[in-house]
Amino acid sequence: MAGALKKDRATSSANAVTADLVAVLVAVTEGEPKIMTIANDGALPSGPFEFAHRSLQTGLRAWVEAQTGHPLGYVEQLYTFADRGRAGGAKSPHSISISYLGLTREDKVGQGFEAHWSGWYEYFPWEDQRAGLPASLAKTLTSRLRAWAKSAETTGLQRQRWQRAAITFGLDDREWNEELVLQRYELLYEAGLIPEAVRDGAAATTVIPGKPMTGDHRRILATGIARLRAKIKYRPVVFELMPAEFTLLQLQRSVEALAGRLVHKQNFRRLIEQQQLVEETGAIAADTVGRPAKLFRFRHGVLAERAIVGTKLPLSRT
Amino acid sequence: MAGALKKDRATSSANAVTADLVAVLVAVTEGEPKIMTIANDGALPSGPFEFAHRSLQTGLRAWVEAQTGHPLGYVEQLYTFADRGRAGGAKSPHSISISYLGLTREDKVGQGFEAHWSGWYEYFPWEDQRAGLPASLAKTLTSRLRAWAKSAETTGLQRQRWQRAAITFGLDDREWNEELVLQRYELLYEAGLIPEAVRDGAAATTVIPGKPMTGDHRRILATGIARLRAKIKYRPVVFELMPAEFTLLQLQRSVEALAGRLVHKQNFRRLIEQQQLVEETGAIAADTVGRPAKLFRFRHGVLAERAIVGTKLPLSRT
DNA sequence: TGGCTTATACTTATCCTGAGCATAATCGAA
DNA sequence: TTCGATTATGCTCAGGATAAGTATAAGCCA
Repeated sequence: MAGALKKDRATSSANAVTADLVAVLVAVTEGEPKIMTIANDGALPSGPFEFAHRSLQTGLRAWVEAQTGHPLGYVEQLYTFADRGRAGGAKSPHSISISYLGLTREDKVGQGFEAHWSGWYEYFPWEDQRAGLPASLAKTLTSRLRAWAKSAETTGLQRQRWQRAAITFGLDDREWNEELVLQRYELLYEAGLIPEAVRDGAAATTVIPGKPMTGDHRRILATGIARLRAKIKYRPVVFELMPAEFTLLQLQRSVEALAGRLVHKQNFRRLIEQQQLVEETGAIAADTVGRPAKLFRFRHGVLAERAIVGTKLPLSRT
Repeated sequence: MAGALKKDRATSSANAVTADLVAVLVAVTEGEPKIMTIANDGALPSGPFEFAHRSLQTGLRAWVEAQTGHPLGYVEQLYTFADRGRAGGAKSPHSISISYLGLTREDKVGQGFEAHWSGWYEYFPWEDQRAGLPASLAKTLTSRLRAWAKSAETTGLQRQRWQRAAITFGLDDREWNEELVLQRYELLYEAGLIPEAVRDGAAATTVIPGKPMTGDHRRILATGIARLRAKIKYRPVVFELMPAEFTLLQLQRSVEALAGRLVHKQNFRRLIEQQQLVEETGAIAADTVGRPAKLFRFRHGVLAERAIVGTKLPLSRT
């Protein structure tokens, strides 16, 4: 297996790195998305990938189970990135973080552990657009973004910056796009408007609301939220976050919680029903306000029956 | 940063691993998708992540540029997985592979290197459905899959296997889904129908057509193809593979080459034009058969103007 | 000139989506 | 008992997007 691209592996041990497994573990409780945090809510759970682990996912599952007392259900890989050795100098070994998105239910997690569930909008207040943004936050955000754009060297750059801010944050009559979680975080980081940026050397300014995290953890969380918001649109993953039986309104509230936006009730039901994602249990929800709702359960069959598609190509029949 | 999840890092050096960067480098030439290969077309280009690299992407770009003599354009991360130490025993250090998808043009790559461009359908003959499958291949595939299903212990398992095969391969009047590249590869691997499976210990049988690769490289390639096939539907990435000017038919042929399916010509143009992805150059294609076509170029502006969305939620206005 | 090939314009039926109206079922207070 | 508040659920309707095709234009070559 020679080849110009294949460096001599004799040097490999000198290039050894350590690999960390980081988890964005999500649950939705009473219409609020939660994430598992440790270290006084300032970090995502993470542990080293060890020899004993047969695979990366095995490693992740191993310590999450040890942590929560319950087996991990749905898991998917998010992203891998290398720390820019901010701790030590060139001598310190590189560290690689491999992040995962996991979906569970809060009540499935045992007590007596050091981890907590935190609301994810505590870390990203601007991402919750269900009731619109609080006027104060909207005002600060806009003015800070405008100031950042203005502070560019040339008018060309100023326009570019403002256009980028307007697109990602839905300003100037643009649509809000809930999937741009990571782009928004990275813009705020570049603009020096969040604590992590200041920590990493940006000019100190008054930062924007939203709890910071250690290292790149908030960036990883943003990646996880973005992935989840995109995925609920074309895969039936919300059901991983629902109890066995639920009303359509509860389902809707969960989707809204994740997306950070409100959906049209009647059309939402039509969508769910026409895709035959759920079936009635026959039971009726108790202790509710208003007309009692039917209870539904997820039709696990759909996973086997079809490979859910979303074609956007004008395919030809012949 | 204590926490039940955070193992003691004093042991980290004992858990050191090496990280490989693997590239699925794609080009489309004359309506055929190509990938860059080394080692007599049996491997994807790959190189170790080194201390000198500031980031993973930097590392990847570094050696790809060294290889092709041209800067790498569009790059995105694919997936990270850990080798199950198949080479040595428990003593051998874990190796992690971080794979990337890169898009270029064949003519941008310099000569005099050890790498080649190979047609990607040499590795996945069954993925090219543009002209339908060759009858012989279709027949072998179906009969082998049926045999595999039949060989299960119980009738329940047999039915399950056949259902899975039918869904992924579009049998029994099901639709062919071009995005299931990885699922198809993994099914064939499990069924022991490809050389890599036999190499890894499956019972020796006559394998199905399609060139094998070292290690997990064919699996990585499948991941890259799947990702690209999905992405061309909602992001304007095809244009990374096109020359500066092209006719709509050339664009269509490229899309078809990637998707492995034919598209409806008139509707394809309408789709492209209504999204305003291209603009006329004013010039006309030369030396063609039939009526000469207008030349178009990609409107780079769209990247800045909008964040292309694909909502599937019935959002509410209020 | 007629036949072959590709380009491009237009049509038609159908399905999907956004938006809203209308009615049903329950509870609690007047 | 009735009214109001609240949620559930059924249904309509217009507009836009899509699939599939027909028709015409514009080149080349025998």
